[in-house]
Amino acid sequence: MKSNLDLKARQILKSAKLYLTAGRMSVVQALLKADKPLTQEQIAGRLGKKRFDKVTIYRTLKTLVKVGLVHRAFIEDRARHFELAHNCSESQCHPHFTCTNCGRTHCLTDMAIPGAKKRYKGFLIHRQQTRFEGLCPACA
Amino acid sequence: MKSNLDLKARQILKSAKLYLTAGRMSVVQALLKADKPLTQEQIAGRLGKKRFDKVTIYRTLKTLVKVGLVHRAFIEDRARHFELAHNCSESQCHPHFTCTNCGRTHCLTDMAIPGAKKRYKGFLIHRQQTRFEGLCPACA
DNA sequence: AGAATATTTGCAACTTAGTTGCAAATTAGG
DNA sequence: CCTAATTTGCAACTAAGTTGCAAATATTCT
Repeated sequence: MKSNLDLKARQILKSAKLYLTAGRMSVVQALLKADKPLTQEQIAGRLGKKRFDKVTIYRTLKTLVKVGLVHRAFIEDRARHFELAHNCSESQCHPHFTCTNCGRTHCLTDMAIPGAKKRYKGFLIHRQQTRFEGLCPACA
Repeated sequence: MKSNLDLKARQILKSAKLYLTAGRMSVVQALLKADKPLTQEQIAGRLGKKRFDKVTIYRTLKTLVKVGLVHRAFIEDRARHFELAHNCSESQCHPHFTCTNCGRTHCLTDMAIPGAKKRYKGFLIHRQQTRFEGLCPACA
């Protein structure tokens, strides 16, 4: 019995013509379930009894970023954070909010941000990312 | 004969009531001269014959960030990048542009970004940062 | 200016995130 | 089920940043 999650992960990997491996399936499923960007370590911690080497997870993330299925989120933290690109438009990622009190980060998936011009003083703008700081509902 | 740069750095440190040390003066001067965010290593490389331990530079940057004189820029790169806050408003930093071809980052200091609402679904937004990706004038 | 106090500095050792090379294991495709 | 292409795990490594502590320097007070 294949879960819905399993099917989605399968589709995602196949859509990019990537080898379908247990490791990749698990990483994609962890990202599908997450409601915020995750680090390698957080992903590893959400793999249940399945265990994959951190190198495998890092390499999987790198591959997924290369084919555009995953984005890096910009977060004031030492480690890199990753999330599926399915909530982003071509030209703009949804904004992230980091609470200056509790440190938690949230995705503001449905907040509309006015897109910048495509050209500015000779710069050709392809993608745009926004980050907010302030107090989250729990800390405000 | 004190240079203009020297006076500015002195003012900046005094404005935050920080101990005026040779190391801090040098770091602030390097940032004043820079036209883009710098890493610890880049700052160290711009100190001329003066040499300070990397720990000192890191600690200086941390102190300056804490008092709000310096901001961290969000750049797709392993190392942290810092810049003086003097081109930012209270609620918004100027945007940064990273070229996907040559990798260089530029400050778009005078580009106006519409500020987001101060409140959104219970989130209290204090500061906002924007990052662009695309092709710089040299690579476009 | 000189003494007392508070703060910063440099060093060495350490931590944490992420990467590399390579042989063994797994996947895709006929 | 055989072959070629790709991925995996391991161990060792790099790079960025941090910590503790004694010595050095900055500020303040008289």
